[in-house]
Amino acid sequence: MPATPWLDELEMHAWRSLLRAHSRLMGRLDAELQAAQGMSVTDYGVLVSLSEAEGGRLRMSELAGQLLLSPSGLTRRLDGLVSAGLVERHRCPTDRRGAYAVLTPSGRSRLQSAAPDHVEQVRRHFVDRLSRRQLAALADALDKVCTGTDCG
Amino acid sequence: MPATPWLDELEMHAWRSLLRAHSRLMGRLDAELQAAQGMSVTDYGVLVSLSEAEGGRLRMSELAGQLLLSPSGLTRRLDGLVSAGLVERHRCPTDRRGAYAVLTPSGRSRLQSAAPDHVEQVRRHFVDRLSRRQLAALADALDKVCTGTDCG
DNA sequence: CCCAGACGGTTGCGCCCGCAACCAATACCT
DNA sequence: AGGTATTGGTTGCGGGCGCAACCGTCTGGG
Repeated sequence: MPATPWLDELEMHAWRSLLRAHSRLMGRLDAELQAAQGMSVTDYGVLVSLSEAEGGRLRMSELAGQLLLSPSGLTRRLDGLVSAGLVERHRCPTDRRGAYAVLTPSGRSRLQSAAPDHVEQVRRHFVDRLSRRQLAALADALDKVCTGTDCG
Repeated sequence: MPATPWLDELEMHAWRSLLRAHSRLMGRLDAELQAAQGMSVTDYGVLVSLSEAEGGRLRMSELAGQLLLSPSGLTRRLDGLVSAGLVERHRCPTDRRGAYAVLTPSGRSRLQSAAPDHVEQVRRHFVDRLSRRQLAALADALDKVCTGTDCG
């Protein structure tokens, strides 16, 4: 260990701001979406990923990857959505191990009713507080943080 | 609801990058600090906050605030650190409801042994991937996200 | 002085999530 | 073809965390 230098003021500030911003944002978004729509942000994310996919269906592993969720986490999450009738599981015909998560019509309409609320919340707490330039800088910096190890 | 416009490419990118970066960072830091020091990032945070405080001691509520943790979350977390001998609870003499979390000598040395690892990990995964200018821009943008509601 | 209300911290409970182990099915290798 | 390794997904388990309810203590109004 070649004596890694301590973090200076700026570095520490950036790091702590990231932690704090994430914590606040997620807390608020979760609470508000729960209040307005009775849905968690993660559940919302599942519906969004499916709705963006070809045919409203995605393999479990693919979906887990997009949602930054472990396989087991996704399994449980889908259980809830399935029992709520928003998503169905379909066995993959060409590989009988695999399963598709499929958005139901009910799930799609549920998403359409929740989306405006969520978008408004993201705008209010995040997007609208920053200039276009800042958004671009933020995205650029945060992407750099991910590249190089395994991100896609 | 005055028809909030959908997020465009840039806005969506920034938002998703934030979620992804945080997820990756926390995952890696937690795993690496656990492997190297057998300590969670949250526990590390407790020790840091205490070590930075006057006399190595802080009121529970103050500590919870700094760590972005609920009161109950902090209570449990402290239980672990207390039983590991790294922190002690002291009743506040002037207000017998209150309690101080106090860093023990053992806790301080534990922190000193863990700090280089943690700092190195934060450097490797975050700080060293960004220029000074990017760090400043990041901190500035993320702080704007927090101001206005209740942040300090 | 006493009681209602606020406050600091802890406990009961339930949710979410990741890891390791597991099962079924497929791919590879000879 | 046959046995082994690998893959896709699910389950057992445990940890972390927040919310609501609670307890002891302090405070303010009558």
